[in-house]
Amino acid sequence: MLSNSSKYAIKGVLYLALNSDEDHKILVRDIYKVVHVPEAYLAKLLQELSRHGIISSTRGPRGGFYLNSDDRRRTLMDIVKVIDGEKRVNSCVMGIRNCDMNNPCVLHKLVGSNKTKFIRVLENTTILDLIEGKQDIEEFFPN
Amino acid sequence: MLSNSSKYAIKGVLYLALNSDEDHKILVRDIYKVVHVPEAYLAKLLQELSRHGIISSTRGPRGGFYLNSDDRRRTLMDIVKVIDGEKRVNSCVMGIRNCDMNNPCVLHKLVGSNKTKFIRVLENTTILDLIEGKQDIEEFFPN
DNA sequence: AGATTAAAAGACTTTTTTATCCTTTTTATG
DNA sequence: CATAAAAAGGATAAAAAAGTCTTTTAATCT
Repeated sequence: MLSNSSKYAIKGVLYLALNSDEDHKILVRDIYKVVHVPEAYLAKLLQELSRHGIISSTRGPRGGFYLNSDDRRRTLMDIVKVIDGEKRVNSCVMGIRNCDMNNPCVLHKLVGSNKTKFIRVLENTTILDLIEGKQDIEEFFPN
Repeated sequence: MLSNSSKYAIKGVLYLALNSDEDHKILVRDIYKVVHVPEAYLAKLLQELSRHGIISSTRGPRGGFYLNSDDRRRTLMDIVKVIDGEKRVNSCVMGIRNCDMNNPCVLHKLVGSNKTKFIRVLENTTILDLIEGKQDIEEFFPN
């Protein structure tokens, strides 16, 4: 449903939401330990997000990754779509072709409504929503 | 959340539920096309389930896979646990160690209740529940 | 301008998942 | 008892996902 990569990416973005802005950019080197994601891999994921305009970055000295105010209004689904692709998220619980709400398989009826709700959460929750009232990264990533 | 293998296995078991009993056993050869799963792979999965006592099988002429009445009372979770292992299903949405209902990360609060419901469906739905009132495999696996 | 710093890009490796093939064992039945 | 049918098991291959490394490009600061 959600790949590890997507989870990693979300963690990274949440870190940026809590710690960065236009004139306080963040190096991958300073994130990866906190969110428990391999450095080079996290770099790749953030680059991918940046390339798709979900987060921001600049190169060179004093550069790094950061979120501007538009970035903060991105939803979790925006991230997931870039990392996992649209197909994966929308695919039938049972992986059945041509199975959707109109032509549902039996499992779909059982599990489908949960999945739909899950997707709706991803679509309706922005980064900003998530960090509201939080200032400690530990609240997101205990242990 | 659910591997392809688990989905395959569930499909196979549903086919058995609709078409087999103690004295009408089924060959993998006769299932795989209907449920759109590679023959040898489906065989492997059903063998695994049989080995764990989730479904039944006998070798030799007139042998094959089948469900007895106990098998029919198995839940979807029984299948998933054998194929994916317990860990995968119960792992935190965010893959965070030591994150659970008692010590939840922020994503957990958002998405966690959906996931919990999903797990509860898997745990509470038996094969028998699923096929109730159905007699056509196409209703499960359209297309 | 030159050196340095940091992301961007891409090639490469490893691991996991999915899938296939071939041999062995079991069992029903003629 | 021989034979054929079927699952069981083991070994291997292919594909996808996860992870690493190296080079290139861009920004900044002497």
